[in-house]
Amino acid sequence: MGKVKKNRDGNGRKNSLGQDDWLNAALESLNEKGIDAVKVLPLSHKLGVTRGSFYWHFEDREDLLRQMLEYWERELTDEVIVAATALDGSSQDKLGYVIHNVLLYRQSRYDTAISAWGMFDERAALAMKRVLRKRMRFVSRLLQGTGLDKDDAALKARFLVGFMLVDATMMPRETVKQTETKVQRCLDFLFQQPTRKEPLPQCAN
Amino acid sequence: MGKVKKNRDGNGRKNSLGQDDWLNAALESLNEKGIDAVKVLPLSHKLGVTRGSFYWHFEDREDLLRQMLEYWERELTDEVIVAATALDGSSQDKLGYVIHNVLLYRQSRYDTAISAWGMFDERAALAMKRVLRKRMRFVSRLLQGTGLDKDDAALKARFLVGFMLVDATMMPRETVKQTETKVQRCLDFLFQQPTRKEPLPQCAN
DNA sequence: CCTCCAACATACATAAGTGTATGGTGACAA
DNA sequence: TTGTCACCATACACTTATGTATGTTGGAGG
Repeated sequence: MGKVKKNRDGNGRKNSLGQDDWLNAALESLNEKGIDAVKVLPLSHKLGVTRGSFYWHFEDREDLLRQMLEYWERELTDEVIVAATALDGSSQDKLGYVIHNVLLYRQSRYDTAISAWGMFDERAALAMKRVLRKRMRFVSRLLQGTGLDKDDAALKARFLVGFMLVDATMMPRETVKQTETKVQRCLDFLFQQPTRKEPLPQCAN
Repeated sequence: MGKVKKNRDGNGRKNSLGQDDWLNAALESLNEKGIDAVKVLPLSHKLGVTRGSFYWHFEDREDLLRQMLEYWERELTDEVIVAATALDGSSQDKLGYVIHNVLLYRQSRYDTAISAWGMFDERAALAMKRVLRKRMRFVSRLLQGTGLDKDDAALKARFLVGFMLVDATMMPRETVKQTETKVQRCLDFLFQQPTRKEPLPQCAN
């Protein structure tokens, strides 16, 4: 909404914008009004600067759209996977780390908007397809690492990936404690441990 | 794609366009490139006329968008319901008529695009919600008319409405014969009759 | 045959967005 | 202190869109 936190990568003028600030603002705008509302002029207004700043950081609007998809894929999928992989712990620990992070930090909050973007844009559709494949492969392998056979792991991975895709956008905001509970319930379900008595939080319909 | 079939409601110059021609072209454009690609100038090019024609039939672009939703709701949901209701026959006959028409004439072909439109437009979202409620109520009542209890009818109505929503947009093109077979399979499933041996046509994935 | 008018064309004004060229400025390094 | 350069503003040219006002035409009806 308001002005963004202005930071700097290393040297240079303080209180200035970087590429990431533009990309974050663009993704927020994508979430609010769809990809066709991601224009240079409105974005610059949102960031409190003129278009001159934009064309310093990006070639053109197409460059922005490309980098939005790359940024989304890199920061919200690849980074999570490499961080979880680097973790020293069991497959179950790694899986818990992933679920915890994705739910708590809402790392799937742009997924449905990008999916909608992909309905009429081939690049977005391909990025979405590739990201889903990455997530599926990773989760499925972790589940296999806990002893599940290939088919069972694939099925539960599909459930988990699908569940977390819609979670951040469709579900109402929760407290951190509610999220923690949900994480535990996900793990319980995946590993067939007894479920809690309270029902899962319902979607506000 | 090409020029549209130009017709006339009653009196006047032949080979001229009516509101429906504009609305159909707009819905086609919506299906191909999304709602933000439904602009007056491209549409007039598509129809082979100038914008002067558009502003004869519509107040402005907002008027077009409103009428697109009204036209879609009226022609592709209300009309089917009143036609099936007027049919003299059993509830099962009426249901068969509905399924046959929707599948054969692809009367759900704009549904997903309008649903995507509704992601960032309140009016489209409300129209979609209202249409789905109409379809659910109608199908559910027909199913209750065949002897199913309320809960079972509601569940199977939900299945049927959901199935036919994605059918025209997600499934590959079929021959008329394939569609007829699918209609019969739908009816078989709903009324617990024995299913055929051949599997249902798979989604081209 | 002539007239009316729905349907369309044409012309103009305006707004919003894109891309480029160029000038300004503040923080940091030398 | 003085450049330097990343970052941003400003100005211009261009494109595409909307909306309005007004001119043009072909066909049905008197």
